[in-house]
Amino acid sequence: MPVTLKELAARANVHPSTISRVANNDPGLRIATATRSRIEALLRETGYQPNGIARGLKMRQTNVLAVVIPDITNPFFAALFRGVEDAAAPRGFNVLLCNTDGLPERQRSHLQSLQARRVDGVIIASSFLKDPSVRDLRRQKGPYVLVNRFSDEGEDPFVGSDDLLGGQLATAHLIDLGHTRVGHLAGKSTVSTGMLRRRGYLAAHAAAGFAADPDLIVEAGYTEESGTAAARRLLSLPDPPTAVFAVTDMVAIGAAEVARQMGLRIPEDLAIVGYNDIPLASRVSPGLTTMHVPIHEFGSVAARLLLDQIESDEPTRRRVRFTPDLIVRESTVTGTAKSQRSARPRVSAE
Amino acid sequence: MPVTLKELAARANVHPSTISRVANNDPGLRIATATRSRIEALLRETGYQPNGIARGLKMRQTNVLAVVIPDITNPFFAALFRGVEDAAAPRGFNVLLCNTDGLPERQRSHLQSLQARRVDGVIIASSFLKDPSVRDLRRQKGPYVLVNRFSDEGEDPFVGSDDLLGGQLATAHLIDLGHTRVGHLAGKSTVSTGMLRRRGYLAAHAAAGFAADPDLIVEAGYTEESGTAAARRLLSLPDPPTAVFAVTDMVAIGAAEVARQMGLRIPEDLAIVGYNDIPLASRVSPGLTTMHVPIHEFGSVAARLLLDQIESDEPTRRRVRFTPDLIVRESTVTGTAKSQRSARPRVSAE
DNA sequence: TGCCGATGAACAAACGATTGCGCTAGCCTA
DNA sequence: TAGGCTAGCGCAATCGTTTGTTCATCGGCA
Repeated sequence: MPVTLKELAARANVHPSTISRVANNDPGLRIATATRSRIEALLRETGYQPNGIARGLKMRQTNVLAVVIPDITNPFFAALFRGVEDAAAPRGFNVLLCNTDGLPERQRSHLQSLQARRVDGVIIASSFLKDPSVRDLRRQKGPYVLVNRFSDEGEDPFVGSDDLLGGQLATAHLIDLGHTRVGHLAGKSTVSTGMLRRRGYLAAHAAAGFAADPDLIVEAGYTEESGTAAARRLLSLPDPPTAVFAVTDMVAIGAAEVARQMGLRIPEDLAIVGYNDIPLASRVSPGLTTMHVPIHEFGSVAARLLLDQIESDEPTRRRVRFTPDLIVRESTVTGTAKSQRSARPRVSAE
Repeated sequence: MPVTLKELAARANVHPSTISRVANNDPGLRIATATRSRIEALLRETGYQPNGIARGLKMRQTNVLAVVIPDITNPFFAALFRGVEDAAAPRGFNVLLCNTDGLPERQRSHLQSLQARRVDGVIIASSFLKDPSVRDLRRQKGPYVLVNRFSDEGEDPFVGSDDLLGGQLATAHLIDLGHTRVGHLAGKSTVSTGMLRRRGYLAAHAAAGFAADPDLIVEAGYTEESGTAAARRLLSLPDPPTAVFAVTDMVAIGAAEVARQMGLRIPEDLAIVGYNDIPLASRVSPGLTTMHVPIHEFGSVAARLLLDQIESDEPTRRRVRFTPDLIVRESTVTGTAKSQRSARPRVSAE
């Protein structure tokens, strides 16, 4: 058992409160230099560390953040988490990680447990458009930030990308390349990213002056496996697409795998665009054309938003939306000119 | 602010302790059914959740585990973490994640902060062979488990693979293929995996009846970048190797990248073997031959070891070592026969 | 000498829960 | 009618900190 204030007090022949003030460097503290140095020596000697639990109880602050995501083995969320921790650690916060596997039930139970633990703030990257647990969060008015996906009317503090624009740019790229039958491996319509990127896909068609074939939109979810399944359906169509925009890189990679199995050449027989620009995107072969978003920053900005709320003790409604950039690789054009990524990321905040 | 026992007690006209007993379903509790149902109604109505901080203070248990790793964006550690959480969550534990980036200093400060927080147990996958912070851990005698890497004489509870054997099998595979100049992109000799896999590399040479060329061993660390740097040195040698055993898959992938850049064909000009069989290994092209280890199980077994210590309140010295299996893919042989992975993982425990 | 203002440190009340023990009625029995 | 048993709760200590307040002592000054 680590040493307590009371024990130290006994050894130094002073009251525990005195030790506490010395340890915390209480500014308005008047104390005899002899006593002070005696206590300081004792502190050093024992390596005293205040009991965080007791302190948390008294101070009503745990210095713990929580990150709720679908699955940390997805590189997107791993990078996101690093962003959070890199911003939180210097400010003295530790971070709890909760995986939901996309199950609302697990999200609910995690959030409940986090609330019981009295974590100081929660970052959620697994929210749905209509999400009861986000509503609970809103009511409890403990600090929280939504990342990547938003919920409902979008009145929550949020960090993410402009998914509508992103979907549009990705699709427009394919149309610009001459493709007239562009498929979409869509996200779930119950998730903001799925809904918006799909809407962007449609908008790009409208802008190009022709309608998208509804048969070419297949809901794929967000895992690689769901990507392969959906791609199989899409590519088995009587009149299959010559290009496809996938809602995420993982889905795109799954689709590429299926295309390969079906003997399709990429990009000659099938061009593919993903979304997020995860590290893996540049490493697969052929390199994956995708929409770049600053994943690590998603996390660090969200953490800062959260920490500012905690420190100022007033809720925020800030919404930060990054503008995604098209990165062209070999999955859409052969012998790629290097990426077209613009020099500096653009941000819009409200 | 969430509701407290005292408030509920006031509303139900009973003492807080009575509420507590009802909420906790105290077995030996004698209570009038009228009172009980009145309280239970109140509990449901308010959705009372005991304050975890206060409870933690009283019970001397936080129900929090911590995982300390170099970097969660490395797929190996992401899978490991999932193993931990999947085992911990059902038993009511949340998990803190701490990234050290391989810096002893950050590891120290993380462990210190975890100790102050009074987490119930720590899982470390970032330990060094001589590691002061592991020694601190040993002294404090709070429950902990080392994963993947062990430390010192290896007297700590541990879960990992038989790295000596793994290094030997990986290297023997290359020698069996006829390679006589086999390089090694080694881990740090300050880390158990680095030391043992290197020793296995040497043992395989000895078993084959010839000595390894010391020039062909280059220390590479554990990241992809360090892998590319080391591979560049190794492949620029006057008399470069025709095959290489890399200490991890990430390093192997870095090496493959370099080989490609240098115009070497894999496996014809350079055969490569990695270690760990991360998901990425089967997705890169050519597929990476590697030593399979049950990463997810590393995490879940470690968590179980930890939780058992916590619940039984007595330290363990158990050491679980899994036997690695060679998975042959295209990075060592062309037109690969499917993987040679044995049906069931083998384990040795002490 | 007597009073006042610093100075240095102790006191005690929280924070919110858990738990061994004690206390009060009511009923039964002798 | 007194004594005892038991059901049904309340009491209070405790976990380890933090922090506003009080208290004692001492020197200085009139």
